Amino acid sequence: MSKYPFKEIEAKWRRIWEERECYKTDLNSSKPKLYCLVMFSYPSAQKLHIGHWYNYGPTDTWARFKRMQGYNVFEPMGFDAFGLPAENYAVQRGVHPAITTAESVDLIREQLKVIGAMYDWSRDVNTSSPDYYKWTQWLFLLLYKRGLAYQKKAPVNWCSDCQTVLANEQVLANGECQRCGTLVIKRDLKQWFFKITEYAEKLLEGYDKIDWPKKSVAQQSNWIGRSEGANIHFPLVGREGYIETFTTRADTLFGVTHLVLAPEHHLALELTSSEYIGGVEAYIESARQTSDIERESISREKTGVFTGAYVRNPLSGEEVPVWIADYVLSTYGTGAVMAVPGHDQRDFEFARKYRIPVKVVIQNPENSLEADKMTEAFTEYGTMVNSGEFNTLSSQDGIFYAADKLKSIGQGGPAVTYHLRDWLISRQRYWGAPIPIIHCPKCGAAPVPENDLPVLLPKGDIDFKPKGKSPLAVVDDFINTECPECGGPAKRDPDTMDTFVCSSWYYFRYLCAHLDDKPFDSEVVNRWLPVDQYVGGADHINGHLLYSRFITKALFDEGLIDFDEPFKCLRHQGMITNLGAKMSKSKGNAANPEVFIDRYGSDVFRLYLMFMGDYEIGGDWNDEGIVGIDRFVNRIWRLYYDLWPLPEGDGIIPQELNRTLHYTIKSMGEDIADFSFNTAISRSMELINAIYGYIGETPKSEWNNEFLRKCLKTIGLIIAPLAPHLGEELFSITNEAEGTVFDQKWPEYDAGALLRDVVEIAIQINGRLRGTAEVNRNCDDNEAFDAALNVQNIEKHLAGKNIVKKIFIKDKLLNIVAK
RNA sequence: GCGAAAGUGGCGGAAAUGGCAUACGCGCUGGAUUUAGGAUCCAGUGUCUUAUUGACAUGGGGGUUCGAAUCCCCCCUUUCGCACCA
Repeated sequence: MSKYPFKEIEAKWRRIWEERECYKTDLNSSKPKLYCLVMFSYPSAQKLHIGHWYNYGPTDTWARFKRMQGYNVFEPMGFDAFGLPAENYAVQRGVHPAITTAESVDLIREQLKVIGAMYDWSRDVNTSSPDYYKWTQWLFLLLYKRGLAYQKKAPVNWCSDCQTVLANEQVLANGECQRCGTLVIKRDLKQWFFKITEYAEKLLEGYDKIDWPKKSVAQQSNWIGRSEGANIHFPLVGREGYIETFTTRADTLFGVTHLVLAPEHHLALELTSSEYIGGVEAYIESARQTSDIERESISREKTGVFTGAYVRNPLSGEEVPVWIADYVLSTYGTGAVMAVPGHDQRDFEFARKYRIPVKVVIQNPENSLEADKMTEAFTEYGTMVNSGEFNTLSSQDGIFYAADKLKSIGQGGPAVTYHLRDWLISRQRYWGAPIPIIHCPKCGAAPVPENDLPVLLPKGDIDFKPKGKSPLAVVDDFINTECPECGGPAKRDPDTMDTFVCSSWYYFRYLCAHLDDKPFDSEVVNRWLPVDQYVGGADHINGHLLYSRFITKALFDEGLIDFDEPFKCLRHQGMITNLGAKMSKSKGNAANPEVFIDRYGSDVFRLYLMFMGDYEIGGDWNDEGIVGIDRFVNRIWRLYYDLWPLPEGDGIIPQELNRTLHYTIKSMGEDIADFSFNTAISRSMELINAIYGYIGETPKSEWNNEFLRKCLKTIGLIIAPLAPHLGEELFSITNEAEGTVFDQKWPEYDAGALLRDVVEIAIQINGRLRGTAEVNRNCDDNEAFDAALNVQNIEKHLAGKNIVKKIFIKDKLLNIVAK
């Protein structure tokens, strides 16, 4: 009895793959290209966890399968080495992040190799290396040049524990910091932004060109949040100027009874009359102190203050008061809303609380509304009333006509607004790519000339711990420099870039990892991009995946590339939980891959992850099931160990086993291509079971050795993408040919072999299964009916009944309807 | 609150287009082999039943159909997004 010696065999093949450079991709090969990408790893923690394995192992299986189908597959890997996770880890250990990151990268590279994936290590990238971040800075300058990078003072998410600003995506739904759980507050800082909002429309249009999960597209397009409506100007009473509002319901304009500004609105203080100034100032200050999550909590009662100012309704001419309330967001639309309490629930609540009148201007056709008796706003469409020339129009028409009218009188007009905000990229942190901008007292912000890149992150003895401002601000050698325009003394921007900037273009760099005079070669990336298959977590939809699309579109508009979507086809791996809960180091419930790899090997671990269930759903980790995969691998191994080499000699081809063989080739190919790894493995188990069945029940002297030899050779090929080390070993046992199994062709199946001469069909009476019958393939309904009558149970069920009709599905079923 | 997806044995899960529900694996039961344990092999394993029989079973209830896990309606549960976006 021989156990599969996975330790020696797996180590042996990894060594050979490396020695023979099996996975070094020739980017100029004439074979069809296939770029298979997984989201690269953060070297923040020291160890790969099950989530990494689950992302990387099965994707590699898919890539290997594609290689066997004749594609020139490029499967790179690298390290997203800058950023908060890496820096926090360094802070925690009290060691310089450059050191901890280098250590982690080396460690993780070794662990990644254990997966046995086809990573082309000759092209890995590390975003924290100057060779890389030089080009991240170049990218910043490109956006700056195109007017897509700008600086503004803005209220930002501030974590008082991490002492840094956070992007919206780094704030959890409950208002806590993603990293440390501290409640995030608002603070005004001068920050760099990328103008992603300028690409909102193009980002929405691009979905036509890409094959992404429907859900992800929906989620991302909701995040972009296109909203059609109108901008409406309300002239100020008693002074120059107007307040601009955005609304989707211009049809309700005659129902406006007040205006509400966000506390951060630029006119908030300016237009407040002196008798109200104290209250308004206090209100604005308290709004500033309130966290976003509290402000945006829907259950919170609305508050606000009157400013003493009035504006005039551009259509009705009515004067209405201007209020300030923190339920209005400064970052959406124009930061001011026209309040229509009769037809907007939020305005209704606000009006009732502060005794502001409610007006009905949209009549409910089913149930006539009276302002005094309303208990909630009527927000549906209806017929316009009390609206001057617009009376009797439907809401839908009114929205259009009112906007049109406003445009013609120069008081606004149709407008589109997006939920998407500009991308805040400044970080008051050390471990990131320095922003290549020099601030000169005379010339203002000046870009660092491209020749001077990279702006190196100073090393040496730097206090990189977070202190509320950028650690670089106090590094004299770094911060003090000359203005590139006037030559006078100037200071560098002390902030570093959000790591999402680094990761927004890494898939370009893989293709030109060693190029030192430009970030990438247009000819090469035009040939290799977009990525054919991208696999990574669904949690990146509104972050990394959106940013990457934006950056790609900006590079396209610059004329550097001829495609404007980076990822043609996208899949998300599901999540592996433990006892139903998300695995995390802090909870201490993370299953450790190493234990299982040590005990069963890399292939078994990978197979088990794939076998657990639907790849895109994931599942709950269970230690027990893995033994089944271990048995399976050993059953394969024993088959070779016991049978090979098979003596000469052939005979009758066992039809049923031959059918199973071809069916297995067919369905495994389809399943792997479709990421249905669990069923692919099931099919391979069925084949192994069938072979054991054949050799068990056929006397050895009658074995068709030629056929068995073919079976064993085929198994080596079809198991190879799923269990690469094992596949390689089996191939080397049964084939004299040199070289790797992954340069072999995926076997063809014989469609003729799939057909049985005699098929078993289901016999139903009135839709219920009452038996089965064997008939010749392709037989007609009469023949099937005759066969059915010979089945005892059928006869019994038909006794005393008249046959009304027969439904016959060829080679599948006969349903006899009888009364 | 809004939106989306999903509910199948003791467990993980299979079942293009509606057409033999529970493939494959775990676990469990029995047997073979073994000094024993382990490993391996064989058989069985949805529920009830009068047990080689028959009935009932895909979250619950209705419906369409010769036929429904699959399609339609209502309800329940779970998960995931979004959440004062004007």
